[in-house]
Amino acid sequence: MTAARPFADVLQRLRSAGLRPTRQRLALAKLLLENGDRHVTAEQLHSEARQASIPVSLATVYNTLHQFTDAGLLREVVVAPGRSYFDTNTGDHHHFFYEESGRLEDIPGDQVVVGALPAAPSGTTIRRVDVIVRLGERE
Amino acid sequence: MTAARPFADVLQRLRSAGLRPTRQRLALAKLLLENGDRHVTAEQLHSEARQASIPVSLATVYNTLHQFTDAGLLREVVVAPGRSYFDTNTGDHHHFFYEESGRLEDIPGDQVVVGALPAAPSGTTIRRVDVIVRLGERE
DNA sequence: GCTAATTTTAGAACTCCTCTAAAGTATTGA
DNA sequence: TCAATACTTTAGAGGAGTTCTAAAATTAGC
Ligand SMILES: [Mn+2]
Ligand SMILES: [Mn+2]
Ligand SMILES: [Zn+2]
Ligand SMILES: [Zn+2]
Repeated sequence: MTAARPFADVLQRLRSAGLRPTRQRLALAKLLLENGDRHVTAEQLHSEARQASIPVSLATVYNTLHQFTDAGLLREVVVAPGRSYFDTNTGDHHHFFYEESGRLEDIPGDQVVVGALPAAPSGTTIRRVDVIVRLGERE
Repeated sequence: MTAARPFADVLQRLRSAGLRPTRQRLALAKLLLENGDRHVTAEQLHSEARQASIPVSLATVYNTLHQFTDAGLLREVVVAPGRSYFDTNTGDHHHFFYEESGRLEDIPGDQVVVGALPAAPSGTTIRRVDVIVRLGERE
């Protein structure tokens, strides 16, 4: 279940999102999408790419993360002021946030159940429900 | 149940938080705590204070909001990158976030029920569970 | 009041992120 | 195959929101 998707698939996913498969987008897509579920910041991905000798600017990392998010390949999770993660798990799930370390992690399976949801106020629809369970060190 | 708390109470609440009741803190506390449930940004509170002829710098507004939060008089809610609200409702409740307007609103009563919560990972405790229901315009 | 501790402040600085416009790359279709 | 065209990348400037600095002002305790 951790099977890496083949290269051809990443290429296909970019194409069907209407994104040209450039050197930078392909490389970033492979880092993101062929390594299981990940929660990365733009800075993290940027330095990871540089370490892998992928020449890419920070602006392109931001552009790419937003394009992938708009295309539904990623989802953005905001946990604290100035701390935005991009999540490769686009399924319906929720998060643990470790306040000390800043780490964000999926809550496995159906361990969170939102039992009742309010009706959307008139004229609106519910786009998404985010549940963040904030953790501290046990006192 | 919208009864404004008397001035003496605000003063008392600052004292018991170990905060000197300065001109600025008293005035900000009154704006925040004597007007029902509110969700304000630092900038909003700052301009509200200036309009009310309370001389106060933006740095002091930030300091005060954080001190009040640490003292348990407020709670901070982050909804989007660079968008942090301070909430005068410190009870257990959840939020609607209107993505178009940027408005944050309490979900009334018990209209959200988090039915099952996961066990905290070992070595940690759950500090808080935030549920944010993100709304868009009905298509 | 006088003194010591705390608070406020303007403005600089910082972090994260977006914009600009020029150079580079991918795609199209003759 | 190769312009012509459209899109993408980039360095660096710019911006929003927030924090820091250190000097002046206020508050508290005697
Ligand atoms: Mn975004
Ligand atoms: Mn804070
Ligand atoms: Zn996730
Ligand atoms: Zn609230």
